[in-house]
Amino acid sequence: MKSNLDLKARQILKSAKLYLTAGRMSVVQALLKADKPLTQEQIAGRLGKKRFDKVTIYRTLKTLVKVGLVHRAFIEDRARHFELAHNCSESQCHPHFTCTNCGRTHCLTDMAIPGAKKRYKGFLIHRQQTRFEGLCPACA
Amino acid sequence: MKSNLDLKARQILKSAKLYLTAGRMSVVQALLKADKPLTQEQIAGRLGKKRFDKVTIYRTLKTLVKVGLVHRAFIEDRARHFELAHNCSESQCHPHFTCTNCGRTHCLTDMAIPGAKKRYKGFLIHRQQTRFEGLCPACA
DNA sequence: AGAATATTTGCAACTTAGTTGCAAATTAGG
DNA sequence: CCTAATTTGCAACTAAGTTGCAAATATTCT
Ligand SMILES: [Zn+2]
Ligand SMILES: [Zn+2]
Ligand SMILES: [Zn+2]
Ligand SMILES: [Zn+2]
Repeated sequence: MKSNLDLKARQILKSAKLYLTAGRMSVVQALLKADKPLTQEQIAGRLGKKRFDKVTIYRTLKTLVKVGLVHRAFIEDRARHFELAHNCSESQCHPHFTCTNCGRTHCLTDMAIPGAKKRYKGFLIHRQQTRFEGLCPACA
Repeated sequence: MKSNLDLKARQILKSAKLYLTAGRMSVVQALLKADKPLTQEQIAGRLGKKRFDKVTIYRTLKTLVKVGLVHRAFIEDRARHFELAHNCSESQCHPHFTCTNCGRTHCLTDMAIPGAKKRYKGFLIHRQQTRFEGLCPACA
């Protein structure tokens, strides 16, 4: 019996014509379940009994970013954070909020940000990302 | 004969009541001259004959960030990038543009971005940063 | 289903970015 | 110029991410 999560992950990988492997399935499922951007280490920690080498996870993430299924979130932290792109519009990711007190980061998935112009002084703008700092509800 | 740059750097450090040291002067001057965010390594490479340990540069940057003179820019790159905060408003940095073709990053110092609300679902927003991806004038 | 081909995986070793502790050197202030 | 406070350089270290390569697995073709 395949779970809904399993089917979704399968579909996501197939949609990008990627080899369907156990490692990729697990990484995508971890990202599907997450409500915020995760690092390699966090993903590894959410794989249950399944274990994959960190190299595999890094390479999977790189592949998923390349085909546009995953976006990198910019967070005040040494490690890179990744999340599925399904909440993002073509030209803009949802914004992220990092609390300067507790350090936690939240996705403001339904906050509307006015998009910038597509052209600005010779620059051709394809994507836009916004980051907030301040106090989260728990710390305010 | 003290240069204008020297005076500016001196003034910046004094304004924050920081010890005026050769290392800090050099770092601030490098940032003053730069037209884009720099990494520790780039700063070190722009110090001329003067040499300071990378630890000193990292610590100087950390100090300058803490007192608000320097901001960290979020760039698709493994290393942290820093720039002087003098072009930023209280609540918002100028946006940065990274070219997906050549990889270079530019400051869009005079591009106006509409500021987000100060409050959103319990979040208290203090600062906002925007990042663009696309093609720079040279690559478009 | 089985063979041929293309792609991915794990391992070990490595690189790069950034941090820590501590003694010596430098700075500010009187 | 003396003293106390702060910063610096060094060496050693941690953490994040990358590389090459042989073995394993996935897809395609018959
Ligand atoms: Zn996104
Ligand atoms: Zn908080
Ligand atoms: Zn998010
Ligand atoms: Zn800038």
